[in-house]
Amino acid sequence: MKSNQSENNLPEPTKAELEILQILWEFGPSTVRFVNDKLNEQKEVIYTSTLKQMQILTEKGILKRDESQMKHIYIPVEAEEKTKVQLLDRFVTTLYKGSASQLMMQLLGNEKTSKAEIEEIKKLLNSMK
Amino acid sequence: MKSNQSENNLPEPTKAELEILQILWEFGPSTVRFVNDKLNEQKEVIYTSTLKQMQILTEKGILKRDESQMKHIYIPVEAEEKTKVQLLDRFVTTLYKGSASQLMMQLLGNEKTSKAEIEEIKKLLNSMK
DNA sequence: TGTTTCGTACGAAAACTATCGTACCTTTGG
DNA sequence: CCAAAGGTACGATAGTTTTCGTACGAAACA
Repeated sequence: MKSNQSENNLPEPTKAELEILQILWEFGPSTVRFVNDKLNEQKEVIYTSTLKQMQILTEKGILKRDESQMKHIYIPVEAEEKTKVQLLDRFVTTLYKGSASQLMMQLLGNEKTSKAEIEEIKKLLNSMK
Repeated sequence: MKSNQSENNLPEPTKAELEILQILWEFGPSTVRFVNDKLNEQKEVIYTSTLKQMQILTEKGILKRDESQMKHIYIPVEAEEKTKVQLLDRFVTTLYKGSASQLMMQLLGNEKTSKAEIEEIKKLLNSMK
């Protein structure tokens, strides 16, 4: 078996799992069919593959589901924010030794971060003080 | 759109690969022996496992090596900054649809980001305008 | 009612990642 | 010269993640 994180931390979702989570976050609780259709807008996936993934996510405790209907409805256990914060935290720790400001610097230096984004960030910060 | 990184993008390093990369970033070009010793300060790893990983990293084009000596010297192909920027970019794209300011908000809201860090970030931003 | 359609369950193959043992070569020192 | 120490190469195994085929039940409908 595996190191099941006892306290608060759910196991890190894998890449494929994240794709599914994002759809559920965006559109709310959904059926496998719906999620699979959305996935197929990006790339071809076979229905039962998606189904299996969502079943695994449920086993892992990342999703729960309403089985009261034939078409099960899947729901993320944790809110989008919480999960993202966890992932972000792990990311900062791993790549930046926990230094958020270091990460920031890269974000600001990154050409892909637009002027508008930078303005947005400044506003944000000023509103905080 | 399945951006297979034919141009500039190297394949995403795996977790174990990242650990090795970080040692090379920190200490500069190194032998397998050196990297393995560093790794073993954190956890037990057998020499040939590290060797294999570094060989794989080389195959993938993430590392290159100087074979002119018996003890090969491994060197990251891309600079630390560049690789991190790539990873960060991917992270922002995947989780925040490319919105750096959204990521920022979470960073600032995260209790693990200390007051000092936040001050640091503010200074940074002000010095930019 | 029977057949087609749409759903879930589940095992197993396929693909990737990580670990390790063994073979074999080179250098070093007695 | 020989053995020990320390290198690389590489195949095999283990572990995980992802994909997919098949079985089978429920609903829809001709």
